[in-house]
Amino acid sequence: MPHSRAETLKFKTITVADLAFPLREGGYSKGRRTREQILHAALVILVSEGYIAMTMRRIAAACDMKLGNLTYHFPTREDLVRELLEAVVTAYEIEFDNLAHMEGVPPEDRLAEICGLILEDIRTKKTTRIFPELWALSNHDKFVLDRVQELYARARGPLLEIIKEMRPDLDKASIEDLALFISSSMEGLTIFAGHEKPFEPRMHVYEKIAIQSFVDLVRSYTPEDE
Amino acid sequence: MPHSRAETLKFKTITVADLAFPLREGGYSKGRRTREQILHAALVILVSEGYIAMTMRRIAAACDMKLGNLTYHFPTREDLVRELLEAVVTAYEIEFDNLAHMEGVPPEDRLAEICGLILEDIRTKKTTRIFPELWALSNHDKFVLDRVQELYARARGPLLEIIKEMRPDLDKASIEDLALFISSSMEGLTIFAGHEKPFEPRMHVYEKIAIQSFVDLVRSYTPEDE
Amino acid sequence: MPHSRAETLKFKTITVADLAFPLREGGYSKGRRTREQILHAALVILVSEGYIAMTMRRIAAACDMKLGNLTYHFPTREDLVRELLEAVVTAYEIEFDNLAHMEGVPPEDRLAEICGLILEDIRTKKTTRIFPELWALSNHDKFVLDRVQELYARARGPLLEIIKEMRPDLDKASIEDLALFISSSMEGLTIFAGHEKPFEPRMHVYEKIAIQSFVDLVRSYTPEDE
Amino acid sequence: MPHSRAETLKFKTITVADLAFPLREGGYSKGRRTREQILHAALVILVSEGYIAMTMRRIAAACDMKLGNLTYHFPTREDLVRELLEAVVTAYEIEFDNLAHMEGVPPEDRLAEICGLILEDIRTKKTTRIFPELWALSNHDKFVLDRVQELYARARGPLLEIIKEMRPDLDKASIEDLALFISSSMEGLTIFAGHEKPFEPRMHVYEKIAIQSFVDLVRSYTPEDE
DNA sequence: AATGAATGAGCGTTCATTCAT
DNA sequence: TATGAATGAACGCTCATTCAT
Repeated sequence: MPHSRAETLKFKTITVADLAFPLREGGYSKGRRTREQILHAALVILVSEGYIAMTMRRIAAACDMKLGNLTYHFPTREDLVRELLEAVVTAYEIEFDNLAHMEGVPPEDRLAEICGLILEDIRTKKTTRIFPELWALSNHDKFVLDRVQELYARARGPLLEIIKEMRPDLDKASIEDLALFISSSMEGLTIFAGHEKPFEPRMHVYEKIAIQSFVDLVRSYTPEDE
Repeated sequence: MPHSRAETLKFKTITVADLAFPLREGGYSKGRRTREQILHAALVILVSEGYIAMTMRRIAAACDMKLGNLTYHFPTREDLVRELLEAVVTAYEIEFDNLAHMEGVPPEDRLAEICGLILEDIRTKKTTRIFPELWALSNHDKFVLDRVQELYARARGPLLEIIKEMRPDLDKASIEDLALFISSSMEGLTIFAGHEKPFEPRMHVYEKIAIQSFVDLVRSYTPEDE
Repeated sequence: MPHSRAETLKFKTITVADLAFPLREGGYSKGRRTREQILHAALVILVSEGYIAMTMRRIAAACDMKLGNLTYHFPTREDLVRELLEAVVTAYEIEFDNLAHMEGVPPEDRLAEICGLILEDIRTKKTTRIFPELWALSNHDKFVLDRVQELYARARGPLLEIIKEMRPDLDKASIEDLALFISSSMEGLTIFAGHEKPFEPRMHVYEKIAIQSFVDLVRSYTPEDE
Repeated sequence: MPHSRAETLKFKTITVADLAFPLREGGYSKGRRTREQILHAALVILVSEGYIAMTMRRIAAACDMKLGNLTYHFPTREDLVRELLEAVVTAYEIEFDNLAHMEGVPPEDRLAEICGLILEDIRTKKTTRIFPELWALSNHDKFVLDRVQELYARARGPLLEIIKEMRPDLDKASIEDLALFISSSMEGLTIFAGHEKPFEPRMHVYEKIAIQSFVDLVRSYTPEDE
């Protein structure tokens, strides 16, 4: 029964404009709306101006709100950052979980489909801008590191299934090695062919290359004895 | 006569502890040594604590120097950052240019060798820490973007030659596509298998996977009509 | 008819855990209980952390109550502080009024008894902590100054009687001078031998010294012509 | 050789307008003058408006100086407060050490003289205002407590000598008990007869009472067996 | 009677920068 | 070259207070 966790998750969260919020009981109160507005404003600043520019004052100003009120909803900056990270990452998780539920389609095609969707996402402004910030942050913040790696683990889920289907002979470790390599290989394209990056116009070529390369790799991979 | 630019570069710079400085005429004055000391201290902070922590004050303190003196050598923070970036990037360029001057070795072996060296570098603390910062910065700073992409272009130099040797039938654009994909694919591993990253212990496996995958890719690639 | 004011006072207030509240007609409503809870929480913070730490937020938190509700009961901080001061001071007044109603006991013994009780009180945490705050506040707040001096005036009441009994020859001003000196002399011990002060262990000695000294003083005092 | 420590101290400090500063080698630099100006302004605010009002911004404003410059000289508020406390307390210590070097004067007269000087000081605005703040602070700040008690210990020095001279038969502990009682007895007058306190006009009477009382006490005191 | 939401002022602190010495 | 001194802007945060619900 795959994806059950994902579906559970979906039913427990609400996604609003690129952010996923835990769906608490009780009506859609004013406070909740304000919190979401704040997190959304923070996200917009993060994407458009970067993490350094994402100050409490700037977020408050973007919400047309006084600083004091912002700290009423998020007592410390860390609270806000953590909650934003959670909402951003959860939104990606939901997005990934929605991928590739294609029954009766050959695994190669599903692999191609999934890679296409991921590379499409990488080319969006939001993804191109946010992930490098997360990578940089995760170098000095264990919380961010863990949460981001958890996201990627989730994103590798569909890949694992496809690879297992293509190569039932492989042991679990090798399947995971392949999935990680494939996933990481695509992530690398963020820097070169992401939004407004110099090689963005050739992303369609890299997509072809990637898919061909990944299919061949999975088909032909023979792990060495360790 | 390949590498001539690199060799020119080498003769025009001096590399000191991970940084490359333009070798100006005139003696090794005290001022120059101080500047290098400052940039080195900045680099250490950048690596160990991140870009945000790399403030003028902290750099000055690390140099056991007063803030006023630091601003004498680097009037603005931007001067310092730009010069640091230049020195860091140039040092990487020199490093890359020193790669793969193996005459009489089959191109597949040279490709394997070069990938091995790059992935080894990715696993170093310095590279794992610096590049995500550069990627994040380059999203909001054209200067950084250009300089980093220039670095990568240089790093792709040896790949281009090898691919051309393996596939003389391919047009230039396709060769460049392949080189970029291969290079970017390895960069992606920074986040997963770089220094102190969760999959660092399996880097040797990804290295094998990468090399096998890249060789196959170059061997078999057929560009589509665009 | 001495003490009449005090006894009147006693019947008009209710003392709850170190605080005295005016006993208004009408039932013991919820609102009244809440106000007392608030003042008590404020007192606890005042004693344990000092006046500066006694913020509205902290008091509300100590009452497990929201800030909004606290300001419902005490619209401004000054209201709360004044009322707390009143309750604290009145409780002391009631305590003092209960002192020394010893009929048929020699005045010297009553003086000794009263000084013993006062110095015992000075050694309590509450008194050691509160009074220096009141003294500091009274330097810049006339209301506090007046209320505290009123308290001390009341506390001198029993002393005045005893001194008058011991020295019926003295004029009123001299009796008051002596009472004030004796009272103030004991107050000074707060700083040296109060709760957790360095000379607290020797308070019993100072008590002996004080009593001996005060008895001798009252016995022998001859006012100068002014 | 009594007072040697005091005299050493005097030669190592410089007293400027109620504050004593350690006399560092080197000229009277601008920075030193600025620091003294800051501490002096802080003292004035402390005296006139109280500890709570003594904020960094207000001090800076009183110096006609920008906040940033204040934090250049005193990086944290605690630095400033500690240094102010030190300067204030040291100035009092120097003042006390200058007391009562009367050779060939009967000890009773010296006791009277010393008490007169102390009570005179207590009536000054500065002393009346500062000490209650210190007492309140010392309830929650060990550093302040220790420093203030150290000051009082120094202030008791002359008393100890006089008492010893008057009562060579007493053991050291009893002498110290008497000195502490006498000192604390006078401190208590701060609240009643200090600057602008309601009984300030009668301070001269309390002085007479105090002296008579203290002389009698020292003359007649017989410690109990403990 | 109590809570939620928001404001405005102020807090101590950090920052890059300027400039006189 | 280097330090000392000062500025102005911004930072995250706390505070008492107000007011609608």
